[in-house]
Order: sequence, then C-alpha cells, then structure tokens
Amino acid sequence: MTTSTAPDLDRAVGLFHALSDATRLAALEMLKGGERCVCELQDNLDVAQSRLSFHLRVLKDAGLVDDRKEGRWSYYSIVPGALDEAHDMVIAFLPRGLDESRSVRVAGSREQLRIKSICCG
Amino acid sequence: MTTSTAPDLDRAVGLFHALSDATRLAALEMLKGGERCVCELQDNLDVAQSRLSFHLRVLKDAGLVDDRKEGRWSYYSIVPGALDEAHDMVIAFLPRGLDESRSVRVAGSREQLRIKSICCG
DNA sequence: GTTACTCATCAACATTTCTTGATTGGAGGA
DNA sequence: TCCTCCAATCAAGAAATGTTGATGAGTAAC
Repeated sequence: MTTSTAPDLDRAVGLFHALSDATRLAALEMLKGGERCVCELQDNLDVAQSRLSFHLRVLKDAGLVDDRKEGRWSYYSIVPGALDEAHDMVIAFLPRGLDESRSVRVAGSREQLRIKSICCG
Repeated sequence: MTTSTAPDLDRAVGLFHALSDATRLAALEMLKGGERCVCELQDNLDVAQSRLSFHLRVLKDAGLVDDRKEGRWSYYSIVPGALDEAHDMVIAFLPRGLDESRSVRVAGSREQLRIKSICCG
C-alpha cells in the first residue's frame, strides 16, 4: 500500500528523466525566481533556440512547467506542486524505517529548524 | 548561496538519471526492505542477469547503492543518506518562497502527520 | 581436479535521446 | 502589404543508453 505501484513507477521515471539534464535543471533554476519568457532563458542559458524549445517541451510534457502566450512571447513557469510530487517520489524510495525519522534529520540544521519553526511554532 | 552551483548541477543530473529507469526504481523498491543478493533481485524483477548487473552498476556509480561480497553472492543495499541528497536536490528547485512552507503542505495528510508526530510529539 | 553456481564485464547491436539547421506560423510594427 | 521578431516543429545526424548473448573470474561442493 505504501509501496509504489506500476503507474507510479512510470510517473517517477518520467519525472526523474525530465530532471536528469543540465540544461533543463538550469532552466528550472531560473524559473525558481518566477515566470520567464523563452528569450530570457535563452540569453541566460546560452543555448540554441530549438534546443531550448526541445528541453522546455520535455519539462512541460513531464508536467513540471507550464507556458503562457502573450503577444509574440511565451512565458514559462514552474507548475506549483509538480516538484512536490518529485519530492514524494524520492521519499517513497527511502529505506523503510528511515523515512519515518528523516524529516528532522535531513539536510542539516537549516531544514530542520525550518520544519520545527513551522509545526512547533 | 542557497542556489545550486555547477558541481551540484552535475551531481543532480547524475542522481536523477540514475533514478530515471523503471528497472532501477524497481530494484530500489526492493532494496527499501533491506539488503538483497543479486539473485533475489533477479528472480523478483524478472530481468536478464547482465541487464540487472548493468543497472545495479548505474545505481552504484551514482552512489545510491553499495554492494558487499559474501562467498559467491553479492548483496546490494541502499546507501543511507544518498536518497536524502536526491531529496535535497528536488527541494533546491522549488520556487523561492514555497520551500519555506512546503514541509507541512506536502503530500497530503500522511506526511504531514508524520512530521508533526515527530517534532511535536 | 572437475563441476556447478553467482555475478561482472565485454562486444555488438538496438533503441532512445539530444543537437543542429531549416522551415513554419503567429504577432506586430512600418 | 511587407518585414521583423519570437518560438514551435521538423528531419537528419550524432551521441548516449539500454539490451543481449557470450565469456571469464571467483567461490564452493563433490
């Protein structure tokens, strides 16, 4: 029940594949700051236009980003919650037992303090 | 500072790539339960021996699993903390601001309750 | 020693993914 | 209308990845 079933597996593969490319991660990194038009991404990432378009499509097909047309421009942004899904996929593969305790163990003190401050006030 | 730098990017690409295959995820799924020998994995996953060996090597090269020889058998297990690293990579790509609040928002009630029970008693 | 077993590695091939340059379509400005 | 700009799509080739069957190394039982 708590293990991933077949369709989840496919979804996980799709998500992780979308995340397994430097150009795509760099694009996501930029989109962290908010919506960006393709030309901005292209300037900053220094990639050919068709190549960027290809990678943005991969991200979009994976449901990680969405786009919006405005005049001649296309604006891309991260789909809220999509990375949460990827996050949960990773959690799902943590060794049994470990995932029960990791939330306060993870990633050093910053994350830990963050969680404590959120749920413990 | 909190953004991923170039080497982090490469590491993230490597990790996500290792996770972007159904056979490898299925193997990790089994290893969640603890150490397994190759033959066990092979029986359960129903894949050719050389193919499984190939995928286990990808996981090992990515630092996600480790192996141990005992007699004729090789036992694989998940490297503690390796998936935490992948987890942190995902977190790093969350839109700014969202990652501050997501820990209590994530993945529905199960994860939420888990965190609360851990750090709030 | 011989045989059987487990598993990694290799070469050859198949498949998938990525890159490049060209083309196309839609939106606007002159 | 004509031209420019932005960006998606296409086809062709390149590169990376995955699969298969064969071989070999190491271990153990007989």
